[in-house]
Amino acid sequence: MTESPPATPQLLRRVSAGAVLEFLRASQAVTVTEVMEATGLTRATAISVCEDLMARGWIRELENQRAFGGYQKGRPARRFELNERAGYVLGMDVGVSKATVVVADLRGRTLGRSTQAFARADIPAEERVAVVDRTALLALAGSGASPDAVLAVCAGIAAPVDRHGDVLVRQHFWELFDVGLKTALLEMRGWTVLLENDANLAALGDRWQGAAAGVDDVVVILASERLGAGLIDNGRLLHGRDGGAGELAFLEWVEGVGDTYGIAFLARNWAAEALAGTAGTTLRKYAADGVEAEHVFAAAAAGDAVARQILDRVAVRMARVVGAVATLLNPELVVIGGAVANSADMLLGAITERLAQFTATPPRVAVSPLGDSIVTAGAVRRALDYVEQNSLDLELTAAG
Amino acid sequence: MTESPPATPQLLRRVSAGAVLEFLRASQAVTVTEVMEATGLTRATAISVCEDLMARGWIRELENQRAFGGYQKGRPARRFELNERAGYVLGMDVGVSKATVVVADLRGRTLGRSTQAFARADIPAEERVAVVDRTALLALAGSGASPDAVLAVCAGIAAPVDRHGDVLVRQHFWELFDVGLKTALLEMRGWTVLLENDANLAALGDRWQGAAAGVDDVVVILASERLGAGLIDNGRLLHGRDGGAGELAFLEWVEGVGDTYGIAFLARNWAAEALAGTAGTTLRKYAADGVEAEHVFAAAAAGDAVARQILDRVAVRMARVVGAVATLLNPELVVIGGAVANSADMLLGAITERLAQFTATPPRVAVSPLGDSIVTAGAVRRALDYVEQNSLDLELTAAG
DNA sequence: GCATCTTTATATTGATTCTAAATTTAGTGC
DNA sequence: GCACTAAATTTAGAATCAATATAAAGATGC
Repeated sequence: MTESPPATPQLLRRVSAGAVLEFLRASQAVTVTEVMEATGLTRATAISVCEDLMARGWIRELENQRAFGGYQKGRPARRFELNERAGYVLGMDVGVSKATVVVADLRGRTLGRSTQAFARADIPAEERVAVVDRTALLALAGSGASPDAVLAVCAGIAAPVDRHGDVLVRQHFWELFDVGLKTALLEMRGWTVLLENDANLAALGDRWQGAAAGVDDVVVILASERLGAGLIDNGRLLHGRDGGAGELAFLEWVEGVGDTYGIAFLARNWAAEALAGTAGTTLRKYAADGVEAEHVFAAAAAGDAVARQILDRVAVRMARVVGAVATLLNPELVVIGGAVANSADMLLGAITERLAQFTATPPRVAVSPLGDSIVTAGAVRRALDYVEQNSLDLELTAAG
Repeated sequence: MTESPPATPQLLRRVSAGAVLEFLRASQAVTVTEVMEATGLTRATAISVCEDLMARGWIRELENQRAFGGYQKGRPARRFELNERAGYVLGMDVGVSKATVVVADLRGRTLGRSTQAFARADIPAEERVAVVDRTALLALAGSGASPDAVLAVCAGIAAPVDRHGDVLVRQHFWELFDVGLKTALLEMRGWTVLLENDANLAALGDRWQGAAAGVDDVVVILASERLGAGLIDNGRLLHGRDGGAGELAFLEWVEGVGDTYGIAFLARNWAAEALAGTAGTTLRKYAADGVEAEHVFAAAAAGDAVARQILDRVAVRMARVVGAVATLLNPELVVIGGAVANSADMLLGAITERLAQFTATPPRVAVSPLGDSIVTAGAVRRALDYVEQNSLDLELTAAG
């Protein structure tokens, strides 16, 4: 299937180098002996591969640091480590009203971050692209990284993106933006841009640094204003035919509502409904400016009965969604993430309790600790994945 | 992650041999020149690899058949082809009341088939295993294949099976059967047994030889008595944590019913309901012995209003299920399969029509042409996949 | 201070596998 | 029989890795 290059002897070097690099990525400073043990290569080969990788800029040699392992005898070992500044990746979260760009090194450590608002929600695609570009340059400048050293960019948007990174289901809003962003950043900066759905990135992000670390079968629900899910089975993201996998509208279709509202949205609206009535509630003091979701959470925490009732309704709704997804996909864990995640902690108990009503295979439920940086985290992870898979084909610019 | 063998020069031969074998599997008799073009190898290497494979029994050389390509000049080419009788695979469908075993050659051609009923539904696991074993030997005898030449066995059962082939969610019924079957067939016959959920196998089967041929994102619903789905995204089966992926009970949980009934079941039961009333219907003539699903289909085809109404209800229910799955997974195609598939053709139009009510991303809907051999087809496919992935590690017995 | 020990580094040799180019072989057509 | 053609075989050369032997670098002990 994959038009793999014919098995030439050079392929061996590639395989060896790939194995060594993978090991180096998972370790700190290592000796050649450790490389040998990890990869099964001979000392001679291991050294040769390390020197290759060093010449190409991916790894660097440390000054003799005997004390490292605590072992003191014998000839001191050379130590190699990943050159995490060999290049950088950008993780982007491009929303309707603003764009956030994170700069990370090859170990995924965040070096800089910048957020810029769009002037209006309906600015043309090219202007939107220009803002994103400017945000990226700002973030880079703040991290002392050269734009030339960017190896990959991943951008998350709130639209279906298929597994090749194309927006197929033509959404009016993102219609021109997707190709525009890709071509503009490639032409102007020489950057490879990977597009991906934001909920999918949330899933990658949380599996990387969040509640789902190390879990292979997990669903991450981005749950603030709208609901969207990133589905992971056996460690792989599901996309479906057009990138539409993870839509959660089925409940509403079944019930005849027709859209998918998130936790913050529901809390706010149901609070407004309650205030239209005569119920006595501490929420009334916010009525003038409009009740926000966080007010409802705060009031509930303080014991307000109406607020508690609202959160209960939200919990039931979430339990329904989680239950349906759990039945169909049988994940080990369902994570609730997004800006609302900090407050959503309060809902966990109620959701878990009710889950058994809606599925025979209830998963663990958790709230992501990543908050609203869950999407950029996933974008960084996705860009790193790309770099790691293509390291041996990428040329590093001298610039660090 | 995968503890790959260290990159020794022998690895190259493995890669080359794998590429050649893969090409041979997809072709009929081929010349070395064709192998060269397909794999990118040199003539010398291609010949060497072919002779290796021939010595190991996987391929055979044809007598000089110049006329093959219609080209007449030059030195006649040697021709090689897959030795499809180098070994055999067994595909099993083990149900509650009977077991079916199919024998296939390495091209997947069915050579023999046998079905044996279990004496009672509740016989102990070991007896059940013994019946399966006997069925397998019968099928083998009928195909002139030696039990020693069986390279892999795949058995489908109606219980969740995780991606490692284990039954984790302890179902009383299959509890002892799964390990029992594996160890018994390994010890008595030396066969490697892969266990898999029947709906998952249906998905593999239909994607191989059915309506979903070549479709990478597809859901196959086994829909006769109970509903169960095999989910495929990007050509890969989903299992979930414990093999529970593909359960369709969520609708019932939402609606508070609590189980997942298939097309035949619903048709039969709703017919019984109708007969309890006074409606005039041609179904009444079957009332004494109990109305079967096929009667309802026949009556509807003949114009009976009550029967049509029943099928309409069934269609709505199926549309709901298909719609929900389509929303969450966004497949290109949903296939309805199983014993009921022949009749289900009648429902296609009604389901498709109503689909838009239940999803914004309606997939194509089709009925599988494989009928009730959809599970064994998938089992054969799964066993072949195993053999193809492990060819170079398998020793062929001399026996053809 | 010097021999000894431990661990690492380097060099040599040999095996496997591939490519590339030259040569041989087995047919066809006149 | 002779030229032509395409395939097969042979030969030479390069890349890569394993295995072994040898050298180096430092610590330890007397």
